[in-house]
Amino acid sequence: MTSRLENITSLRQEKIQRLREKGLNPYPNKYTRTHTTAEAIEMLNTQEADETAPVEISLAGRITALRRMGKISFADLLDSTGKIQLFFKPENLNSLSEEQFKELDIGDFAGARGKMFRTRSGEATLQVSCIDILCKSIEPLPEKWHGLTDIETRYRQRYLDLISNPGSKEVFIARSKVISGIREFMDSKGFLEVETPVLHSSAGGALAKPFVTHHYSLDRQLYLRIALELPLKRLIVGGFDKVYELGRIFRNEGISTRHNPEFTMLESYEAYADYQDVMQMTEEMVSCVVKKVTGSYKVKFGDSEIDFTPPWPRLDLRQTLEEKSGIDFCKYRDADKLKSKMKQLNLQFDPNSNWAKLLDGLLGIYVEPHLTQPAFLVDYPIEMSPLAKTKPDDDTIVERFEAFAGCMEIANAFSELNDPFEQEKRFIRQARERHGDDEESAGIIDYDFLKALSFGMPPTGGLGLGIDRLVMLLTNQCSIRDVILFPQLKDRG
RNA sequence: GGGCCGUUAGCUCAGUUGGGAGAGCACCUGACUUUUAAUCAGGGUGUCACAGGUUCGAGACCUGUACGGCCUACCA
Repeated sequence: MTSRLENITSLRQEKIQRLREKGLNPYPNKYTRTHTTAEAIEMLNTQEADETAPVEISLAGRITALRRMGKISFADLLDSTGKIQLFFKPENLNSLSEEQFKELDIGDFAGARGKMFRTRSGEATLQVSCIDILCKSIEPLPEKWHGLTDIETRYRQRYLDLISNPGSKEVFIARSKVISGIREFMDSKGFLEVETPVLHSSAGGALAKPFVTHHYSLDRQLYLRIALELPLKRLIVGGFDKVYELGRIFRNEGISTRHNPEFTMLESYEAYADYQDVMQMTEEMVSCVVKKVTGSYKVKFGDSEIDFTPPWPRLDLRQTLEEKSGIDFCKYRDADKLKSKMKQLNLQFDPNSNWAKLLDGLLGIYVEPHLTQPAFLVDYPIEMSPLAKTKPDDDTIVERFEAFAGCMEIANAFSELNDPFEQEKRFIRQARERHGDDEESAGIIDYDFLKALSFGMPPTGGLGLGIDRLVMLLTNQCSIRDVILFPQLKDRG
């Protein structure tokens, strides 16, 4: 017994056969179009305003609807600029076109030549004199009214999602605009865009489980980068004063609505700047990009409206945490003290956590959920920040900020540590705290980076900004998978 | 890793108390010269995720498995 799908595809294959028998190629190499659908509609508007005679144009795209009604027919043609209606009248079509129109199906790509006019109901329409099948489709498209809603299929066959859900296309257009907006901003500030290796001999610049790979001819273990940080700072050592990279980074950790194993980061480094300068640049850049992409500083996100108008409040981390939780971390300066306080408050925590992790957990519970509106959390304890420079008047606090919006961390930045001895000490302490967990401590200490620092790196302000989360905020998507074209999914059996 | 939910036609979904596998779109046939979710008439194209079990009888109840979603945990 044949399934419906087999039925449809075999019917369409028969159509292909019939076209070939008539000497028509169902998969031609090229089609010359004169206009996009959007341009054609625009042209009709001016044609009507100026009362000029319609001219022949040609369009190309995918047929998304077919309304055959006796002798005349209508179709919708979709290209990347939008949809346009086609109108077919037998007396207008030559015989070759007629043959092809007979075999035309929803889903096919077609080129249509004709003149623009407006139908009785006022829709801009191409009166077709010549139709060419440009690619015969043999599988039926998803249902036209509800679109494709099966989440798994939307991710696994993103092309179907893009064809049948216009909102999905919008998200990725917005994503592209965010990236070009950031590039424009950074370029205009005199930053140089650079590319650094994805394959690292040691996975540094962040503390995350790396993906491990192997280079055969070098017979060496390599890691996919977990941050852009260390190579970029080497470039600051090398005398580039302002550099940035928009790059993919890889973390071998859990997958969730906010985490994908590969994601895109902007990292920038500016010599002679500190974290205050970076903070100012961050709010300027983000608000500028938001305005450029959405047309406004205010965006809707879930149930709330986020206002990116600068300046954003600077919230002292210690003070904010104390306000929200009643805990002054300076009074619980080691892991045991903090654990007993958390026990007292009936908070759950991993008993193996170090002090920094516990504090990070407290921020997640008490502070982050309140940061719907853009804000900077500033001045982190040194234990949480091994690559940041301490404040001039307090060697337990570093000059670091994280930017939040929509209750998500979107940026992390600091005055970069440039003292090679201090950096080495911090690396060692970090590696020691991680001992016992081989996967994570593997390749933490980047001696080559320490070597670079020992030649001298000027005072530098660095920034890391999560592009995917920013796009989530601007497109009102609550899952990172909806802003990544091909998100990582489990294997299918 | 834990909890909850889901898997029925190409797509979107319904299926009541355990008794004939259904609807809309898509598709096929026919009618129709300004439709636009075209309409009208006819046509059902299926491994009810998989494997067991209970039962005279299972899409439905039970057990297990696979896949997926959400939450949670993990996560610089």
